[in-house]
Amino acid sequence: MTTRTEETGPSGAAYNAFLAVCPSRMLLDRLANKWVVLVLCALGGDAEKAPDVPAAPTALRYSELARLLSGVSQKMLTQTLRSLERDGLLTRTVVPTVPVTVTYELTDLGLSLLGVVRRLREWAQSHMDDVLAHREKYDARA
Amino acid sequence: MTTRTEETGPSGAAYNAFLAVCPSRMLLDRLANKWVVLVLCALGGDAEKAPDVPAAPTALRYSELARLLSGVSQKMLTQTLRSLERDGLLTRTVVPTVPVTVTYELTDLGLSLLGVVRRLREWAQSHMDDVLAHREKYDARA
DNA sequence: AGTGCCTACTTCCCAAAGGGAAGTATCGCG
DNA sequence: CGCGATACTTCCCTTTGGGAAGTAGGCACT
Repeated sequence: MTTRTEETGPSGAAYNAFLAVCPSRMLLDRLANKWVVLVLCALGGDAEKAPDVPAAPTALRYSELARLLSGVSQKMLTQTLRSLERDGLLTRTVVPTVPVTVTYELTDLGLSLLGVVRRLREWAQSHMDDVLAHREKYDARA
Repeated sequence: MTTRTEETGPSGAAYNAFLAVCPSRMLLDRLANKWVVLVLCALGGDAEKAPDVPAAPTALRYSELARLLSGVSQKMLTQTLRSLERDGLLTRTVVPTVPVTVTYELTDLGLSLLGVVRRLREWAQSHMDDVLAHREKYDARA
């Protein structure tokens, strides 16, 4: 039974990520990504903060992002930032300083997604011990 | 297997997914994945439901999952289910029916993650139009 | 004038992951 | 004894991701 009353048109809420052909499936594939989550969290101010200080969104330079997201290659960082800019989740601003600097900042759309991905990262961190315990049991049994 | 060090602190919030070496980084990489999100949502009852019916978690068979997640290969489905089982997010139950059937069901841990990834899928679907609009503007400019 | 340095990319190359299709194992039935 | 059904598993090839090196462009120093 097909639950869509209308095709995946631009105005309806008929998008369904379970369908391979739906645009939201491709969007989900983009967003459900390690670097996307970390870039958004970094621009959300989640990195390098004191435990008691609530995270506040902040603009960051390319080099700052590269430093915060340890292990990211320049290629992937650029690629991730470009796709997020294209999708309207962040803005890219070139500042004509001495050596040119570029800053990235979340848009309102990006901020609304931040609320979601932030929880994903927090979940991973707060449930890490549970997961590790399960893995040990699983690996011991097998 | 032996990596439960005190440096990351099993009880504290010392895990930090921004660090490449932190276990939670690897966990985030696993969870921030198209198929993980869709499997969890499917087992959460989000697929093929009428719009007014609230989603309720449900056990699903392998073949049911394969049908709901259109486009998934058997290989990736099996791989995703195995890793989620290993991490304690779902249970795998072999039912010795005529041809053997296997059912998958979310654990409490999986249910707590469902609350997060469900919002990710919902975000992708509900903001699809915004994203598409931004893409058109971006592509027209470039 | 030229050399070097800084930031922010871009390109090249290779290894790893993902996808498609076909093969395997097990069981009961006719 | 072969058939069909379910749930994988394996093989092979394409795509993606990562590491390292190269590019652009402007200023500063000698």
